[in-house]
Parts: sequence; C-alpha cells; structure tokens
Amino acid sequence: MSLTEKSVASGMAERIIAIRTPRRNEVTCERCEFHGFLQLFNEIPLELAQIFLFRQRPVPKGESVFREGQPFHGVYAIKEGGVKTYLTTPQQSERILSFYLPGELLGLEAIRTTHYQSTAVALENTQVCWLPLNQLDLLGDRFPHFQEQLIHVLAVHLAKQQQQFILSARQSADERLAAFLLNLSERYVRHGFGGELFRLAMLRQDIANFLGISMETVSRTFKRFQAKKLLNVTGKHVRLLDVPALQEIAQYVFTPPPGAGLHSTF
Amino acid sequence: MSLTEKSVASGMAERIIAIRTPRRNEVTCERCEFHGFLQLFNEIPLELAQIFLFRQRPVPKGESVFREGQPFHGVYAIKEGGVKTYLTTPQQSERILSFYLPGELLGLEAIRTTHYQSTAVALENTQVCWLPLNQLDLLGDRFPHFQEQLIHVLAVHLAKQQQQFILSARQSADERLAAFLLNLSERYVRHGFGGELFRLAMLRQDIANFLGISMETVSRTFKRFQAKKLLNVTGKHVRLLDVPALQEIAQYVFTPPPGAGLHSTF
DNA sequence: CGTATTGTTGATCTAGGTCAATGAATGTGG
DNA sequence: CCACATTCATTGACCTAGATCAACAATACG
Repeated sequence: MSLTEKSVASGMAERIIAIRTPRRNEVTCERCEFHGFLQLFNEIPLELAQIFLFRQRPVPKGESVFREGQPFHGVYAIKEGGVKTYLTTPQQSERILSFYLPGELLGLEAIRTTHYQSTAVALENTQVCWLPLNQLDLLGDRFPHFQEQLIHVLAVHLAKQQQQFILSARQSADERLAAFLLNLSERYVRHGFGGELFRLAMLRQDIANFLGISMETVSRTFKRFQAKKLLNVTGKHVRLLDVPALQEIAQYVFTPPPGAGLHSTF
Repeated sequence: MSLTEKSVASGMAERIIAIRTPRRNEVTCERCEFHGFLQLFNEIPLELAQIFLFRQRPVPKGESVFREGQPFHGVYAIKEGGVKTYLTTPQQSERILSFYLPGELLGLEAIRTTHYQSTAVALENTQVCWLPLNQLDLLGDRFPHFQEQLIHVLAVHLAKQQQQFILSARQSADERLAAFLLNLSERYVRHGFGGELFRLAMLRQDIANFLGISMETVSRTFKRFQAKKLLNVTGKHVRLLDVPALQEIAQYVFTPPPGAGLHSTF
C-alpha cells in the first residue's frame, strides 16, 4: 500500500489539520486536491483565513454530503472513505454520475450556481473536509491566486470528466469494466495509494449503474477476467494482475499526453 | 427560426466585431457564451484589450480548429457552422466527445494546461472567434472580474458535461437518440435559434459514434420515431413534432432545476 | 452527368438484458 | 458469540435489442 508515514501539510494547513499517522484508506493532506488551496492560506491574513477554515466532518455510510437542489454551501474533499454522486430521474431511479476517492474534490460543478446539481452519498463511513467556497467573493478581489487555483482545478476536472465520458458510454462490457478498473487504479496511485490492490467501496449494482450495464454482467465479466488471470476479485477486494492486458481490452490507454500537465500542481 | 435581426454587441464588442445582419445558422454576439467576456472589455484599457482582440477566422469543412497535443493557444467560440471534438484511440479509430453549435465555447478543458486534449474538426464550413486565453495571466491580477467570468464559464461547462454524461452512456437506443435530439434542441434555443426545426451538421456515423450505437440503429430509430409522429427527418433536416413524448422516451427531462442558475449570466 | 460519399433497409447472429434460484456476507438482537 | 434476517453477489436459462454484413438508394460534388 505504501502510505506516506508523515502527514505534514505546509503553511496554514499545519495549523488547521491535525498531524498524525494516516489510517488505511485515508489520504494525507499533501496528496489531496485541496493542497493547492491550503498553500494559499499563507498569503492571507489569519483572521480572513479563519472564515475559510477547513472543517473535517464524518459522514456515516449511506448519509449524504449534499443533496440535489440544496443551496450551494461549498466544496468538499474526501479525507477517508468514498462517495457517489447521482441524479434521480422522474421515475425515481438513480443515475450515478461519479465516484469520489480519498483526496478528490466534490461539488465543483455547483460553484457560481445557487444549488447543488446532484446528490452525494457516502459509500462507507467517510470523513470529508469542507471549504465554504460560496464566500469566495470575499477573497477573489484581493487574492487573485485563489481564483487562479480555482480555475486550474475546474479546468482539470473538466478534462477528467471528458475522460470519464469516453471510459463508459460505449463499447462492450469488457471494455467498460477494464477501463473503469484502470481509472480507479490510476486515481488511487495519484493520491498516494497502491494501484494494483484496492477495495471497491461501491456495490456491484453501483458499478453496473455507472457503466450502463447490468449487475449480472459486471459479475460475469469479473469472473471472465479472473479466469484469464487479468485480476483477482474476492468480494470487494480487487488485485490487478495484468495491467497491460487490461489496457489492451480498455482500448484507450489512460496515460495523459506528454505535457498535458494534469498532474502538474498537486 | 426567429433569428434576431440586429446584431448589436455591447461595449468593446462593437469595436471588434462587425455589425451586420446575421446569416442563417450564425449566432449573434449577444447570444454567444463569449458575451460575458466581451462586456468585460469595457473595464480594460484599450491597448490591453487589443492583445485579446477577438479574431474571426474561417475553418473549412473537415479542417481542424486545433489538434490533440498541439500547444494550447486559446479558447474558441463557434460563430457559424459546427464542430466535433474527438480523441483518436491507439487503434486509430475516433471517439467523439462532443459537438459544438453556434455560440458555444471550445477548448476550455485545456485552460491551464500546455496542450489541447482533443482534436476539433469543422463539420461544415465554420466561422470561429478566438480568445487567446493563454495570455490570461496578464489580466488576472488586475482584472479579477475576468477570472470570475472564467470560473463561471468553467463551472457551467462542468455541469453541462455531467448532463451529457447521463444523456448518453446508458439505456436503449431510443432513449439515447431522444435525449440527444432534445439536448440539441435546447442548445439551439439557448443560442437564439428555433428549437423544433434544425439541421444536423454531423453525419449519422458521428451521431452513432457519439451515442455509442451503430449507424444503422440511428437510421432505424429515426424511422421508428417518424412512424410514431414524434418527428420528421429528411436527410439532415429534423423537425421535432412531439417534444413531451420525446422527453418521456428520454427518461430524463432536461429542464434545469429551479434556481440552478445555468442560464443566469449569458 | 457520372462518381463518391452518405444513408436506408433487410437478414442473420450474438452480447448482454431479464427473470429466477441459490449462495455468501454483513448486520442485529438475544 | 451465535442464530437469524437482510442485503448483496453469483450463476443458470432464456430471450430480445441491437451489432454486423451486405445490398441498394439517395444525395452531394466535381
């Protein structure tokens, strides 16, 4: 798993978030997408920064971080655990938009609107950090770097969302599941976890819903992959055994183009 | 079709873009997503604004606006015509990410990165307007409203991209095509065109690729819709006859939630 | 006006959906 | 800590939506 032992965040972050050894499945502050913002607090007078204090709060499994239609009150980062976002169709069935892993930001698409666009629910017991970005205007005029950081994060998310779009939405069940697993793997690595061995926080039903295939097909595809020695699955635990073969199946290799700068700042 | 007769843009825009009666399939400046930026030029000294002059340039059918891997040189708006963006898989087949209609912005996801993430090709003879946003840093510090506008546009695009994601990616061919047509219709209306009668700039093959179904299925589904009196298709021309019924098929109604503010600023 | 490209239609076949039964895991109260 | 319940996952049998292949029709274009 290779978790970083020390959990030192720079500048203001040290004052805000307790320093201790991170638990399994918990991301360290410097591997979080908020990190860029944390650094900015050095520039800002303490009394102002306190308004934007990051507050950590627990969200028990099954409870929501925010719901569709609620007034926008800020952006969240996953500290530990996992979250899914979904829309509810008029027929009351849910359509999963995305899964969020430790270190990833949640609710960005609601910035500059008045209400959240989707519902975010914890897949397991989760810790989130909160940045009340609705008060952003206070900072914008005086601290342009804050806005630049935000622009950066938004642009990166837009690019990622496009990747997501290709990932699912088309082709065979094999391609979809392979691409999904590789995507998860890559994201775990990016936020400081091991990339071959991980735990699926979501149900088979959720994976199926997200990929647009049936639960049974997810199950059967896992089995087929296992038979081909591409991976091992036992319940929620997955170990990728043959990443190149999975990439071959996924058709599209998720290594970003050189110089694309997706990893640049965090 | 109800095209607006006058093409008056406010402030600086008047100095930059010629005022004349817009052609069919050409968007007026005040219905363009760039409009928010245009207004900002009032705040900025002329000599600075000239660096960021909008330049209109023609892109003949089949030629590219930008290509995957090219250095980022700015954001484009479609003035007239249409564009598709796609990625090329290692197997040299293309995967269409999105279509862009008059008034819509192109290349936003490459902001703050060094290279474009996808290739953009004109579906027909197209006019684009260009904003060299790579020189954005020049403006950022002194004109925070510029950045705010950019944040707004990025957040709205992120939200739209999520809508796109639900739209396709799942369910039956009927649902996908219905949702696709309603989405096009809504976008035409938003940018000042009629919403029931429009021309499909893209090939059946492109629609199929985008929706993740076969060309033949697109054709057959059109025919079935026509038999059910939901629409008329003759070649590239589409007339929606029964929008409520199509919404029913599409499962998800694309009217944004009250107060979501997706239409607020433009 | 003929050639190339794009679109339609028909016939066949298969990936994956649906239904239903069973099995494993997880949670709960005694 | 165990018995039972509930939720979640797997497996099998069957059947339809839509892919694929192929021929043909309609446009677009020089």
